[in-house]
Amino acid sequence: MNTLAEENYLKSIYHLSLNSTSVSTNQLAALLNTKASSVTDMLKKLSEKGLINYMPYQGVSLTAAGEKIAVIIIRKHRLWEYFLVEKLDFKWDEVHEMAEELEHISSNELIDRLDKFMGYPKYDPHGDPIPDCNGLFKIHNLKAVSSISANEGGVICGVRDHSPAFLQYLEKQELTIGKAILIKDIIEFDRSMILLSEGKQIQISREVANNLLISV
Amino acid sequence: MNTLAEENYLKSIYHLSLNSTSVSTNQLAALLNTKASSVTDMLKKLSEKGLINYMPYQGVSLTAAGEKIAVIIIRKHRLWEYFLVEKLDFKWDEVHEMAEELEHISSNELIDRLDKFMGYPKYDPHGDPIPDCNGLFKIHNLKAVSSISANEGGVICGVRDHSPAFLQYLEKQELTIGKAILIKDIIEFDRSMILLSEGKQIQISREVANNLLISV
DNA sequence: TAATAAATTTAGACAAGCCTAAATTTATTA
DNA sequence: TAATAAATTTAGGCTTGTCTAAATTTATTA
Repeated sequence: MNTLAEENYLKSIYHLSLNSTSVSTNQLAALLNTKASSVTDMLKKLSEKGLINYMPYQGVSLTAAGEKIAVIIIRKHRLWEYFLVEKLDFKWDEVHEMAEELEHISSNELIDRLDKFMGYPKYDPHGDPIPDCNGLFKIHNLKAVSSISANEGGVICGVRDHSPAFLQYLEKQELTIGKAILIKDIIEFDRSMILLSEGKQIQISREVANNLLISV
Repeated sequence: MNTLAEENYLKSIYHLSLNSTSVSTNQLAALLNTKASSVTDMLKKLSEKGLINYMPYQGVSLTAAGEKIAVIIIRKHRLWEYFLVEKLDFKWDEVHEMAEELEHISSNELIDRLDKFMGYPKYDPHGDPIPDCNGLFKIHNLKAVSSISANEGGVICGVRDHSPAFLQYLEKQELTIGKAILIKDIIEFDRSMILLSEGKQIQISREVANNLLISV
């Protein structure tokens, strides 16, 4: 099996790959809170193991084998988050750190049974899709609230920023997964938005609108 | 916090301390599948951290601080085993390795909520007592079946050997936790025993009787 | 109790994964 | 396109936890 550090690198490469075909050393260093030179060391190792495509100075991408491992880790992370929120009553802003540890528990049988125990959930508490036991999942096509126009609306289905601070703010504003919203108005000055949700008006900044995702 | 290796040493010292006041370097090396010299290195480290009492050549014991940590790890181990068996339908011989990983998940809040979720169980699937959130638990006074006489009996409440092979054997013989048994006869030749359990006669070897624990 | 055996510790190495500092490659800009 | 800046890699080192081999201490036994 792979070490904890290797798994975290694969996971990070996977996440960064969603925004660009190739991932740079510095991007990884920033995300993993480490130094570029440490990243280079690990990239060589992962490359030798056949888990990434790596050409010095040219960035990296996952091989099929590497992606498979990354997706399993993400499956574990999201299923544990679901468990913590739905079964142990944690709040959605409290579970990330615990899931970061739990995602490295090696047994796949364990995670498959956990999945069954919870009724095969499709989305985690932040709206992110949970890969099935074969690593398959649909990336549903969400839009940032900031990208839609006045008098349009949709249902909140995800967040771009997963930080506790942002999640706590949304919780307080009752802008949580599943809530329907409508854009009432967009303030020209700072492009902040007035939303209507469950009959209440809520004003959110451009920053918040950028990080709140809806299906339209 | 402590490293994974440190936690495993503390846990091992705790378990070995149940049979003798002082634990030797070689005992630890055997249990931890490592070399005596590696054990010595770690004992110095744990001693400096104030978690063990260590005098070179004289063996070790846990300090109050060390025991506290060890008991929390055992609490985690047993609660996760209970979860795996009661909620995820694993068999009692399948859960040890998974629990060995899960016991190192750091959050105490998580384990306390898991405890609550399961209704504060008192014993794990092998009959071992689960320490409460303060580390308290009763060591119930069990006897090996081999230590009792013909026409005496009791209820199966634990095992001394936790190996899958032994547990699978007991499962097949239906000699599981909670079953009442009575000693019908003891064969003088090899001191094997004829048990009566739920109307059925079962013959077990001395070896098995030594590792099967009952409350009388 | 002296000699031997067993247990334990010390010394010196090694791999993983990280670091800093220096060198190299690629990108940018005058 | 030459010079500079940014990104990346290389070189050499550190810590943790392990190892083997040698030295030391404790236990056993003749």
